[in-house]
Amino acid sequence: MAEADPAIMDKGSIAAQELRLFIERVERLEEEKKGIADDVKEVFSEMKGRGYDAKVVRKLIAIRKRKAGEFEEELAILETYASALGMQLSLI
Amino acid sequence: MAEADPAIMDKGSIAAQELRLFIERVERLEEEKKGIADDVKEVFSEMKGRGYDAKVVRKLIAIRKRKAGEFEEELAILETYASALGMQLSLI
Amino acid sequence: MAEADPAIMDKGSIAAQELRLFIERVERLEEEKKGIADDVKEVFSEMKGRGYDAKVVRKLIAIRKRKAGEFEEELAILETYASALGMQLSLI
Amino acid sequence: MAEADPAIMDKGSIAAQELRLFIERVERLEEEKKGIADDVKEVFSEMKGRGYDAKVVRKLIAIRKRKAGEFEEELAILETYASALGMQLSLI
DNA sequence: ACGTTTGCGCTTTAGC
DNA sequence: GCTAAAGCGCAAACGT
Repeated sequence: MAEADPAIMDKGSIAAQELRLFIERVERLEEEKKGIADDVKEVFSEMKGRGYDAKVVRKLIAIRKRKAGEFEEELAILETYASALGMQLSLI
Repeated sequence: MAEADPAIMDKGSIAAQELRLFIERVERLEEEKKGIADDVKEVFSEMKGRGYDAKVVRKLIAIRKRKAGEFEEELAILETYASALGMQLSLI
Repeated sequence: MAEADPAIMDKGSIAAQELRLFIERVERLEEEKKGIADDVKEVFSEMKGRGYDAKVVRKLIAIRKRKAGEFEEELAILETYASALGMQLSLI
Repeated sequence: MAEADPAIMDKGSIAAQELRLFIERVERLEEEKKGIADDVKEVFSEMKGRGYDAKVVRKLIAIRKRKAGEFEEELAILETYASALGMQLSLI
């Protein structure tokens, strides 16, 4: 894995080195991303330990993430379909 | 792949043959399962072509799958959490 | 579950009927899929009864599956490289 | 974003505050994750600007990832076999 | 710009 | 009940 002095490398090796650096940057970033994903899991574990319903909280976060009104719109469509099928969703 | 007459096989070969049959049964079943999953995708494509909102229909099927009242219960919890946060879900 | 005569339904009901049929097709397929999954479990139960270690056999099946996929994956990589070089892989 | 003094909140509001903090922690982490994903995109843009074929490089990275995972997978298989034989792999 | 296709993350399910 | 794996849905990315 030790690299020779770039000054004495031919053009192909320099390109190879450049490519390797790009790849390593990407791989490093992907690792960081995974680490954060694990942190999220930890937070949910903690919430669960505090008695919260993780599933519901996930939904809540998803709703917050969407632009306002989109959730209500989707519920409305869902209700339309449901009533067409004679289902009663009895929304509270 | 051609097998010799089992009658002249030793005990190990018979066991190997038996194991192979078990494995092939499982693999065959897994293939069938995949085929059906593809069929489901086709049905959704067809629905989409007929103008239905596939996402909503998936949700509807998920709701039907749950035992009665579970959906409403989840919505209730969701509302509880949301109102605790001062969010208005305004369920039409 | 008894349905009214579609002939006397209005347009909305006809659409509802169509939606219902789509949904039932999906639900039927999902049931089949579940049935096959149960068959797989039965096979493993039978194997256990015959003295096999289910975990090991699962590993074996997973290995066979991966090996099977590796060839086409190699082809995909080859194609990617080739197209990057502007080659036509008609020789495959 | 300014919060009232928790000390003068009733019990329900205190729980709401706790929930809010959990949610904000998750949302903060998700933002970080998104930021890193954007960084990855930037790296690929830069690579493209340097004349690299992004698709090929993605394949290379995927291959490296798989290769890295294969060793530990082999270990897992070895462990499975060993435990099936009642061996202790303390020698690993 | 749009539609198709692949890869990634989440949800759910199965095994222990 | 928890952990691990598979199936699924979503979203970004590529080609048209």
